[in-house]
Amino acid sequence: MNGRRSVTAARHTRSQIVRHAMSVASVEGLEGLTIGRLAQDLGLSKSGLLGHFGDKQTLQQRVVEAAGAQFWREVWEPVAATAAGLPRLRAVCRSWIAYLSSDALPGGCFFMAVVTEFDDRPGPVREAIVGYAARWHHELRREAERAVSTGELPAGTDPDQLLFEVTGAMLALNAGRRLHRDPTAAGRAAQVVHRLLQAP
Amino acid sequence: MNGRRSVTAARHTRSQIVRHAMSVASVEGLEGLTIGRLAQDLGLSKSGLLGHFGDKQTLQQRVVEAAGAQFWREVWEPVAATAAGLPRLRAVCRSWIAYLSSDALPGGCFFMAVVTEFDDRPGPVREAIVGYAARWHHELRREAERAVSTGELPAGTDPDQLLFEVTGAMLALNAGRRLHRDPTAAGRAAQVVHRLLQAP
DNA sequence: CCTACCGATCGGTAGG
DNA sequence: CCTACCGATCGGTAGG
Repeated sequence: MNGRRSVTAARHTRSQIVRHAMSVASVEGLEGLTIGRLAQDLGLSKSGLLGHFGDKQTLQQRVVEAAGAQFWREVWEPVAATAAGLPRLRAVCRSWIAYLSSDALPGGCFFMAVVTEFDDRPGPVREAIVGYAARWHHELRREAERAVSTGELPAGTDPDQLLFEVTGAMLALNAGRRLHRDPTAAGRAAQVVHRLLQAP
Repeated sequence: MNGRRSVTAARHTRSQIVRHAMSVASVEGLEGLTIGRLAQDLGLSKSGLLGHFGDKQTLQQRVVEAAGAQFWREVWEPVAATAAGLPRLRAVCRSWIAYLSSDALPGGCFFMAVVTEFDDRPGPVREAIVGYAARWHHELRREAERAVSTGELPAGTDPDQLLFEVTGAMLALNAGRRLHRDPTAAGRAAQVVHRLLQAP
C-alpha cells in the first residue's frame, strides 16, 4: 500500500480527502480541520495527505470549491429544467428547503456553517466563500427579475429585497433546525416563501 | 506586579479577561480562543489567566454569560420602558437592528458568530448558547402574544411564525453586513420588520 | 505515497 | 499571581 500510485489512484485519493474534509468542516468548521486528524481518518500519513495540496489553506480552498459544486448539484440542477422566472424560483426555494432539511452532510449545509466563521478572516478562503454566495444570489436575482418583468410577480417588486427575505428564511430555518432542533422550521420557511412568491 | 493581589483586583482582572475573550471570540470563534494568546494580549502568564477559571471550557461558559448580559444591556434595556406589546416589540427590533449595525464587538454580534460554531458541539457551552437564545425568543414571544391578544396585531397572527421571520431578517442583516459588506442590509431588515409589525 | 523529523503552540499542572 | 514544566498536537519539510 506504500510508494507512488497511478495518476488515477492519486486523483481518487485526493477527491476522497476533499469529500471527507467537507464533512468534517460542516461540523468543526474549516479552521477546525487538521491535517493529522484527516490523515488518521483516511489511513494516510500527514505528509502523504498534504502532498495533494501543498498546504492547509489550499486544502481549505479545494473544500470550498467542492462544497460549491455539491450545493449546485443538489439544489439547482434538480430544478434547472423548470420554466424560467417564477416557476423556477419557486422550485429552487423548495429544493433549497429540502436540502437544508436533509442530512447531506453531518453538520448540515457547509456554507451556513462556515459563513460566520470566515466573515472576519481576510484571505483567499473568505473570497472563495463570498464568490459562491454572490454567484448564488445572482442566479436567483436573474429569475426574480424575469418574474417581475413578465408580470409573474407584482410590478414594483424589488428583487434584492425579495432575496433578502428568502435568504433570511433559509438562515432562520438552518438555525432553528440545528441549534434548537425545531422540527417546525422547514414549514415556517416554506410559508415565508409561499407568501413572497405569489402571483399578483 | 507579581504575587497575589487583592480580591478586588482579582475580580477586575477576571472581568478584563472575559471582556477581551468576548472580543476575540466574536472574530475567531469560541474554539479559536487560546489561553496563551489571551495571556499575552493581557500581559499575564497562562497559569495566571487559567487560575481564574480552572479550564478553557469554563472560560468559554463565562464568556457566553458575559455576552448574554451585554446583549441584554445593549438591546433590551434601552427600550424596556416602552409600553408592552406592539410598541415594545417595534422598539426592540429597532434596537436589535441598531446593535447589529454597530461595532460593539470587532467581529459583530457574539451570538451570531458562535451559533453555527457550536450547534454541532454537544456540551455545556452549547447548552448555554441555546439557553440565551431561547430566553430571548421567549421575551419576544411574550410581547408578540400580548400584541395579538390586545388587537394591536391582526387576530390569527402566529407569534412563532412572526418571530421566525423577524429572526430571519436579523440573520440576513448580519450576513449581508459581515460577509458582503452590504450597507443596504439594515434598511432591508427594517423594511421586513415594518411590514410584519403593522397594526390591523 | 512513506518515515523521520522540525520548532511552535496547545491545554493544563506542580509548587511557590 | 509567577516560573518551570508536562505530553500531545499543530502545520510543514527533507529525503526517499
